[in-house]
Amino acid sequence: MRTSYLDIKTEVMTRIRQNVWPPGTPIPGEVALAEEFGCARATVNRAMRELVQDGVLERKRKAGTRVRQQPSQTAQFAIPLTRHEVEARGAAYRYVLVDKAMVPVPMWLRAKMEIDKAAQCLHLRCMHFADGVPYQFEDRWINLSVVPQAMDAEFEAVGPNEWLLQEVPYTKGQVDVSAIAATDEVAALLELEVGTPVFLVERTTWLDGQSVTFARLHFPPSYKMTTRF
Amino acid sequence: MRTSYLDIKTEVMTRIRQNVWPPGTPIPGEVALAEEFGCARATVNRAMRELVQDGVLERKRKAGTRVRQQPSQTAQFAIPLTRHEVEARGAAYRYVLVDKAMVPVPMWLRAKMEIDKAAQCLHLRCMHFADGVPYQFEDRWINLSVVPQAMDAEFEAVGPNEWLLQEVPYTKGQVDVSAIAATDEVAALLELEVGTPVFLVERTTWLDGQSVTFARLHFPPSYKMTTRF
DNA sequence: TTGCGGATATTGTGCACACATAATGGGCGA
DNA sequence: TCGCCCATTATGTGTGCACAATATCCGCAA
Repeated sequence: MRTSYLDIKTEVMTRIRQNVWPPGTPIPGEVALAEEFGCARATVNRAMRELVQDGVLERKRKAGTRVRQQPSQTAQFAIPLTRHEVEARGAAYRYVLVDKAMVPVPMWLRAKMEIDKAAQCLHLRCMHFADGVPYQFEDRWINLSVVPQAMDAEFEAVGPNEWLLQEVPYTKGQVDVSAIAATDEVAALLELEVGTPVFLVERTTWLDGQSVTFARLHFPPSYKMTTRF
Repeated sequence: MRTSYLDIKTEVMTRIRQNVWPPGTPIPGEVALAEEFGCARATVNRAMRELVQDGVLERKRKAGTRVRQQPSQTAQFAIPLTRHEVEARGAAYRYVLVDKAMVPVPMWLRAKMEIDKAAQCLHLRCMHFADGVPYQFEDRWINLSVVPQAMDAEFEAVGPNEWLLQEVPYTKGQVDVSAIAATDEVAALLELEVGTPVFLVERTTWLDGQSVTFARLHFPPSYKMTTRF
């Protein structure tokens, strides 16, 4: 069989792991590797490109390729639609709109979403249940100047998360996860004691420099966000 | 200029976003697209491969290429070395080994690490400080049958996380993040009230089917794990 | 010594071609 | 009618080539 880009990837990984090429080492150029492995440069190139993507190597034109100093420890978490997440557990999903209001944008949100005073936001509070047990409390603001059609949406049957995914594209965003103590409101909705730890996911999404929506997703302490690598 | 694979990626993304190709749609084959864009099939292929990697498309041999039903929402979080994380904030980093003991493996850990009763583990408890303020409490077990050299390590100056990264490769792992209430021990070490929310990162790493280490990283509630996408 | 600029090495990308691989769907036989 | 087999067709991958882009390095001049 001819040499595959996969063979090259594994061989390079092996050399790195066995400290033949310690972190920071410049590794041979594509031409040299192609010769060593007896394959075309394009094949080496593909292996190298993927290893960069995997966070193992760094490349610069002319400067060459090096082993990254600290193998970038990253974990890619899936952020599924709440409904799918619940249904995947074999639980019955229920969605309830708790509150919907058009409100002036509060101060702290203006900073987060980088919008001005005049902008109007739709403020939604929703609950997601799994087999009748509170699963997630969603506290969401939608920027009406970017998504005017949200004004006409009911959000009675379909949650804003699902609705937005279908309706509005986004170009970039930010996700923060943290642990907070349940406030009165959160505790009541999630049926917890006030002060109980709550897992909080905060997400802001943008479309071409304008913020589309900001959401706070609160989960009871049984919740775990998991990923394998 | 000739058509770049990037041009193709953006054009495909545009068509998907403008609902020319709604989710689930089979999109034209590589040959057809190459003809449309006036470029080689290899160029289309690269664009397609990257779009699969981006979670936008699904491909199967013979079956063709389709737009994914729900654009897989994922967020890639960096899990840096604690020391770097602290130093990146411009804070002074301090590490303290609280406790080190060779212990028989507790029941619950045997399940998590999938090791048997006979195996010995090194149990470490460590604190990481940022400018003298508790930043992270690290509760770690190291499988001595996989990493026997850990027995001789001091862990007085260098934390186990940093030590392991340099010493032992791993092939796969799992990360769970959640919110829990501070136990007596955790509260004392992080200088919090008992019951305060704590952000918990649990990580297990494996080397060729054997568990290397299991760690519980506890952060005070001010901590946020952040990522942009 | 310092600063500038161009030669040069290295990666980045595109193309045309060939063959491999897999799964679908239709034809054919029992 | 049902089930098996294989042709067809789409993607997967490798090769050899060409040219582009860019950072580095070295030499030369001020």
